[in-house]
Amino acid sequence: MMDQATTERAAALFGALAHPVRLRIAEALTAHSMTVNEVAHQMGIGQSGASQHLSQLARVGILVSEPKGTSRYYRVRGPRIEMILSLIEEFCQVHSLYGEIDEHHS
Amino acid sequence: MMDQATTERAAALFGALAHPVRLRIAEALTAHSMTVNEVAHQMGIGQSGASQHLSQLARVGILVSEPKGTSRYYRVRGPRIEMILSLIEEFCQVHSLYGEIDEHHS
DNA sequence: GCTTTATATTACAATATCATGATATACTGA
DNA sequence: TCAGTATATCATGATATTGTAATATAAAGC
Repeated sequence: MMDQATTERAAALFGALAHPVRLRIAEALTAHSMTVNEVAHQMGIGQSGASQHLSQLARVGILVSEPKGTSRYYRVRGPRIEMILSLIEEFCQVHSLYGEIDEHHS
Repeated sequence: MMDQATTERAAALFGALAHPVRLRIAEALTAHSMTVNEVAHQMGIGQSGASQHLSQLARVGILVSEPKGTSRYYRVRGPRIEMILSLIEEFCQVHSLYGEIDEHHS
């Protein structure tokens, strides 16, 4: 069982991924790092929004970043986050196939 | 890469877990099923809140439920969700140990 | 120092989520 | 049918999140 601090942290982590754009960003940044502007363009959002989404993902530890010249490159922190994203993707695909049939559990 | 419907679904799934109480509920319901009132008492919240939290978790497929007499028993849907919770717990514990040191990735 | 480029921060209206109390629905047993 | 119990839904005020524009900060080259 998680202690309270870990629970709060985990909830914040889930919260950071609880937005379609941030989820797409996290997914994109597993492949390779990108600058804020690159993310903004790829996601079709403004620079400010991109910066804020990236900042939120980095604050909870999903992303890390390093400056390079006037730019800052963001990428996913490590393999655990990629595993979580894969599991969720799997889960959602199965769930969308079987929908309300409920995997014969109830 | 996830298609748009899957992305939306995954974001909703993360959103359901993005709340300390719901996270504790999900964790508790991996061990054994519970009724709404049992959850309410164990979490120290009201019946209405418990019902709504459980309903949200069930809506996105994290929980399943079955009625029994006048009660309804909720439990976690399957092993994938338990794996996700474990991974997140691990991640958060490592992250809280190393904090801003950033696992030497940047 | 000035200009350009890239990013971060601030401000704020619109929207969504949350907690809580009241009410409604549904099942059980007398 | 009536009373009691369990759950779900509705209503709503408080709080938080989102999207966007404007402004601020910081680095690089001239």
